[in-house]
Amino acid sequence: MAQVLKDEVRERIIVSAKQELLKNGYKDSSMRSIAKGAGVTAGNLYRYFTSKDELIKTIVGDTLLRINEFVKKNTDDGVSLEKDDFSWQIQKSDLTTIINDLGDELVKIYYERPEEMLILLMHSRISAAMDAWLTRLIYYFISQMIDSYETTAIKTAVTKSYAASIIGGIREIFVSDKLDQAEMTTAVRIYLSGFIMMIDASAKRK
Amino acid sequence: MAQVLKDEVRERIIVSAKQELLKNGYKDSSMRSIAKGAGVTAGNLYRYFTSKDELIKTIVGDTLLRINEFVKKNTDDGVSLEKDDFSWQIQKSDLTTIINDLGDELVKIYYERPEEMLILLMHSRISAAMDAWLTRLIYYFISQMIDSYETTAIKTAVTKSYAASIIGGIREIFVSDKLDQAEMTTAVRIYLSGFIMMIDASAKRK
Amino acid sequence: MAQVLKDEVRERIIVSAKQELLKNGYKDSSMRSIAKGAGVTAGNLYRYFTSKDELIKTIVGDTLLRINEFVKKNTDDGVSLEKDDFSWQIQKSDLTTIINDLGDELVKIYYERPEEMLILLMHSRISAAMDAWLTRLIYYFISQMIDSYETTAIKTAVTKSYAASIIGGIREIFVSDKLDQAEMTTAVRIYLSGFIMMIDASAKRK
Amino acid sequence: MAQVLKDEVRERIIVSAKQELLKNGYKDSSMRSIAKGAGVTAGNLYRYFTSKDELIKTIVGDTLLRINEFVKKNTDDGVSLEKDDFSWQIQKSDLTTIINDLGDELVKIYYERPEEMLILLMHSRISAAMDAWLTRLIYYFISQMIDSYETTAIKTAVTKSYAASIIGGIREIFVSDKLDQAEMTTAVRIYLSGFIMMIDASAKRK
DNA sequence: CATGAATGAGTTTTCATTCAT
DNA sequence: AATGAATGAAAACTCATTCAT
Repeated sequence: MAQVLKDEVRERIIVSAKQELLKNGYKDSSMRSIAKGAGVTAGNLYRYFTSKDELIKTIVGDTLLRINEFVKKNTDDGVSLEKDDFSWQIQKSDLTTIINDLGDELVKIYYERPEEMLILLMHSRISAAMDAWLTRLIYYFISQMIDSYETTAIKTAVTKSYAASIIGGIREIFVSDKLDQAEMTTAVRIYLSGFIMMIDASAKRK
Repeated sequence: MAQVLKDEVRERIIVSAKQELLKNGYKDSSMRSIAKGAGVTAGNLYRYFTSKDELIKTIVGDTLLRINEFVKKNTDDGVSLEKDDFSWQIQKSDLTTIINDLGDELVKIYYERPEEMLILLMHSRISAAMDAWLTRLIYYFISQMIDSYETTAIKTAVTKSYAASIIGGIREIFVSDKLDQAEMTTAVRIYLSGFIMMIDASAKRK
Repeated sequence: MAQVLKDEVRERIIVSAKQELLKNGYKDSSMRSIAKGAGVTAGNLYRYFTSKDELIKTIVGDTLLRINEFVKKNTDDGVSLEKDDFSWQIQKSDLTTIINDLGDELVKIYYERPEEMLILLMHSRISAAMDAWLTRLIYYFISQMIDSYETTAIKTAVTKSYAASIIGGIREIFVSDKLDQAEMTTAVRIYLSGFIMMIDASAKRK
Repeated sequence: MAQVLKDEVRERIIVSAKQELLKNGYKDSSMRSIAKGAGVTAGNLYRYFTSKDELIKTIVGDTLLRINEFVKKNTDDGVSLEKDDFSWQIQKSDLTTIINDLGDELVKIYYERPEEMLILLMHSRISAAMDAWLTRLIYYFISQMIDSYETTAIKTAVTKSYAASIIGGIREIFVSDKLDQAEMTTAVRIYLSGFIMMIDASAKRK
């Protein structure tokens, strides 16, 4: 029984937790119902995950790491989840490439671990750090491209706004379950290229 | 006086609930603390609102109505909150005007009822119906402009994605408390005009 | 119902808690059983005391304060529960008076609030601070009187030992429920005077 | 080998349990962590000890026996753990010798099995019977020496009080880990001789 | 002899809601 | 119209103990 069963149960718990999280979100997913969904007693669940938090982090952790690694690699270690300030300078000409690569990578990750990715994107409160980081990262990408706006406040607001948009939009694409991987890649590319144009146009305004 | 008093208390409850909701979200806002913030007992609160759900719907309802009315007016009653299918045809040439008007209107509503608007946008789970509707509405606007994509699935996905983006982005602008109304109007216009260009460009792709 | 009942219930909870604590100690006293003993639901108990800790502190708090005040008054504010180091110098000749006064006061407090006092003395873990403080205080008293021992280590050990003894012994006197207040006062005096002699004798050794 | 292995494991469990008990006390020592500390699974632990209670009694049992044997030997079998009433008469002149011998013996036992002794003294709740017995024993020693007090109640109370003091005090000496065996013997002697004087003086009062 | 998975009753605490007054 | 006491079900988590293997 020992080893095999354990892994199986662990897997069942994770599967059940994913379902719960996707359906109800963090706060409305109870350890009891997750356990029940996994055919396990609540007490036993704690043999596998020592807390609700750990369970969620386990589910989402690898995916988070993957994203972080990609970002690090593509920014010469100038940008990362662990750092608070980014030392990386991007060339205007590289933006399209990088953003497209990011899009491709995200789709790839999504296709490997769709639920994890969605949980990550939907319940961003789960790891507020990652949320802040992603926003800041995209914010960084975007702010490089914009030099003139009516006021700094406006610039900041619009830039942040685009950043939030992008995350929300990508999530939305992932949610649409009718796309195969190739289509999804295309959709994300179209979506992101739109943003590049938009930012470009915005930058040239006034 | 009885009536007057009642209305005043009702108002205080709503004010308190708004604060709580904005600060803590739905699940973490307790009826007790809402009541306390209103200088009312929890028991008494239930004389004004029969449940937590009703309270939230009350708060957000008017704003929802306002948006709906604007939309109806600007689509010759072809689009509305109540209908499931939209019978309205928009001309490509009108899109800029309409979207800009929508942006202006949203800012106006936001400035009249900032909390309600933010609650509406942030805690969309509160009334999933309204969420779906707003998405569908913008989706409708956008999908009018796009005629060719690799596949219908892609078209649907990207369009939905833009719709979600727009909501997310506008929310983000509203959240930045450093803008006065004029600046906010500008920011939203810039933001939305970016989207028009984006959609336009996307439509011409392939 | 309002005010009267509330106070009565509160009282019932405290009474029940005292019984539980005296019988089972802190760890084995459950909020459930305390509530049950008070004829109250566990949920309702939390309307009166926001946590197990607060409940215990409420029970024991006043008594703790009383002791602290007495000590402060009798040491010219040189010794107190709040301070970590004592700035107070005691005269050898005053020791008897002070220790006797302390004994009298403790008996007085015990007779006002016997359960609280016992809970304080028996379950010292409840307020480890107070435990450390009392030990330190008595330790301070005693160490003033002893100047020569084989080694410092021995001196320290024996002094601490006396301090612990005194607390344990007084507790034991309090526990014997057959004494009236006058008898108890006498018993404590006899007990404490024994210690004074003992310390004196110990100090003169070698 | 089977037997050997078993004994070794048994020993490891006991060692681990001792550590836990000394650090955390009875209630906060979990069977799981005791097992873990012994490099054993919780399940297997139950093959060696059928319950938490039995485990603790096993740990403390030998030491208890040792004390009992010493006491029996020194009281001509008049006092023992098993008896409820003591038939032994002690001569005033022998008290010093006996108490000193008791002190020496306790130190000796402590140095042979320090943890067991401390557990015995600290967590007296573990075996309330032994607690009562030790108190009664010392109580017996002491009560022999005291013939006149205000009332019998006072006499009983003070005597019990001294008994409890002695146990508490000796525990305190044992806890101070800075003493070697010789020093500890001295400390205990000083401590106990103080008590003899005290009791003597008390006896002469009034 | 040993494992470690599983249980079940326990713990403290929170909260929407009801109800007697 | 209002109070505030009370409920009951739920939450996360712990732990002694059992049992199939």
